Amino acid sequence: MHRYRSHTCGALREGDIGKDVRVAGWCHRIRDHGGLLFIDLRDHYGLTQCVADPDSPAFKLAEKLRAEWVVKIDGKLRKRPAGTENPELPTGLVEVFISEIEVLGAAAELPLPVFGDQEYPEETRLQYRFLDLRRERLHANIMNRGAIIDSIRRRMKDGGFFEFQTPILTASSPEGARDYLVPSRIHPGKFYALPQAPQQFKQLIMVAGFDRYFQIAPCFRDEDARADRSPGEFYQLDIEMSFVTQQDVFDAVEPVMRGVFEEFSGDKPVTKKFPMIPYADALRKYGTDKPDLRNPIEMANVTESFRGSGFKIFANMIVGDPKVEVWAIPARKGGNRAFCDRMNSWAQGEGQPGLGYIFWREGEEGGAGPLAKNIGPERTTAIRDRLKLAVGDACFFVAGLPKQFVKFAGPARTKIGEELGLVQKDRFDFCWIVDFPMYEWNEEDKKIDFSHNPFSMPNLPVEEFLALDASDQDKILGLKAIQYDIVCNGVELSSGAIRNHRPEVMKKAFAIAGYGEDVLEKKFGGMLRALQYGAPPHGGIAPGIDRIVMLLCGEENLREVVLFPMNQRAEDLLMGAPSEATPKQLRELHIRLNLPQK
RNA sequence: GGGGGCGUAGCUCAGUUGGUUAGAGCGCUGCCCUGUCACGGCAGAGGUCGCGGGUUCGAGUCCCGUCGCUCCCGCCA
Repeated sequence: MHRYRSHTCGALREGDIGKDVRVAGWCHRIRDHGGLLFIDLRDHYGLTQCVADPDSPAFKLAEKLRAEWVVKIDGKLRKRPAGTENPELPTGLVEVFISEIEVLGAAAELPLPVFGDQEYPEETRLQYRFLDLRRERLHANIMNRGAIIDSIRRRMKDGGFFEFQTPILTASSPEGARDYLVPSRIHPGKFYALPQAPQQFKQLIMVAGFDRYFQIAPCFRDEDARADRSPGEFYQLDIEMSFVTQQDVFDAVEPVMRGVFEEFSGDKPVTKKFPMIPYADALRKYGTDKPDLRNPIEMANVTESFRGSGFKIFANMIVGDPKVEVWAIPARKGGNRAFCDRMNSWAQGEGQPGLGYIFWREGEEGGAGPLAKNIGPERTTAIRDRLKLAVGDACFFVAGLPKQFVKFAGPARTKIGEELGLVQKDRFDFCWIVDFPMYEWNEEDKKIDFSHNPFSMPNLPVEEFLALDASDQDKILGLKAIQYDIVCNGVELSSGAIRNHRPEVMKKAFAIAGYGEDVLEKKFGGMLRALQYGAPPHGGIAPGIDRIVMLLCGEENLREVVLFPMNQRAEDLLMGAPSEATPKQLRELHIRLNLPQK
């Protein structure tokens, strides 16, 4: 017999009854009845009940066992007595009658019980991650993650993509997030940077003629964390393709995303054909460039209904500035004062002066609420008809400069949808967001900036783009880039673009943002040179692996789908990272510390 | 860098307008228990109430500061 086990804890069935078996694992739960003692033995594969009575020579030792001790148990497999079967367990018809126990690894008193599904503080969980990972839900999430990544790889390879590895120690990239730096021993005073993404490498792979690239790529960014943004490091499904249009990228990526989600979503429906929503439309309808389409609310511009109306606050704003607009947020089933008032106080809690509303109820089909009285039944009814609202519904209004109030209107739409139960939770609603602006106005520095990354191709014929005059600001700020996002249930899963592969367009693009050729050469010299020796048109995308897994596991925090995550302050509490370096290490790296006073 | 929430037993949490000896469940220790699967019963140990200062006759409770965790804003092309 094998030194440790003849069967795993998930393997034994009725067909094995009568066999002498050997199982090993963790004592999940022990029930000591004095004259009879049960041990639920757990391993990666499942749970098997082992039982001992005073006739067993192992009984005395069994009484000493505690939760999470690792033991090896020998015994005979037998059928459970009639009426004591456990239908919850696949192994629930049988049990091991213990003849011998060997303790392979005792456990100290647990800071975090494995049994049960109680919640524990993040700090404890991270410090004892190995215990936390034994727990059913986290264990399942991690296995699910692996299966999802396997499926993604298979689908990418089936799509004709090939997996490449790119350097981890590379050069600092001047745009974007803060880099993690690694000091060079051989070159005093110089540093490597960890890649924020293999962006330039994957483009170089296209220039090198490889055509269809992908990688489950680690990315490193020294920025502050969020629930859906790991500090330090995360993984992307990095993709790049040559000789493609935007539509080609969509056609390659959409089936992979849909396929993976359909495979792992359980019974939840997945969008059959991802709609394409222009960036500007997304802002107008949903107040965000990452809309949750499970929420059916679409906002509408109702400025004209308030122009010259009796509601002087809005009317005066509209007269005072031609850029002022009034947006309506329809709230089906929200037609009662209690709800409207609650939303109003919520808005005040968000730092808004309030949230104007109209609601329609039996006998007041012309609209109720102070706002309705001010603008009169005619305008009220026009709004109601325009938004296809009825008795029992309400409508909220935000006014001002859209650029400023979308940051409130978007969350208000979300809040209203959730409060009224309009959001259909059990589904995955995808969309493409397209036509992102190429540039934006930087109010602080009074200049034009890239609005996304500088590698995207402007969506304009090359000659026309090259002919742009810097003074033609309106045209420049209205320019779209061939840049796109995938959004699912309000989560931005990825961002991509058709790249700018023409050196002269690249130079022009940087010139518009106020960067001379010297800057371009210094920042992206390698890239620029590569484009000068025959670069194919190419483009790609990079869906976030961790976020995909998070959605598919039904989790709201990335730490639930990462084996060994860092905490919000980018510390690994289990391994103790980051840690101080020894004087010798620092000397070798030519580094002298200059720590902050305190 | 800024804002909100939290911090009480190993763990999860309760703790009334500030008032006697700070409680419960899980876990731990000991005893009882031969069909449990959240086994049950009895007894017990375990607390600088995050830390420092203040108000008060009296502070877990109120105030100020500080530290830690978490969520958010900034940031994340």
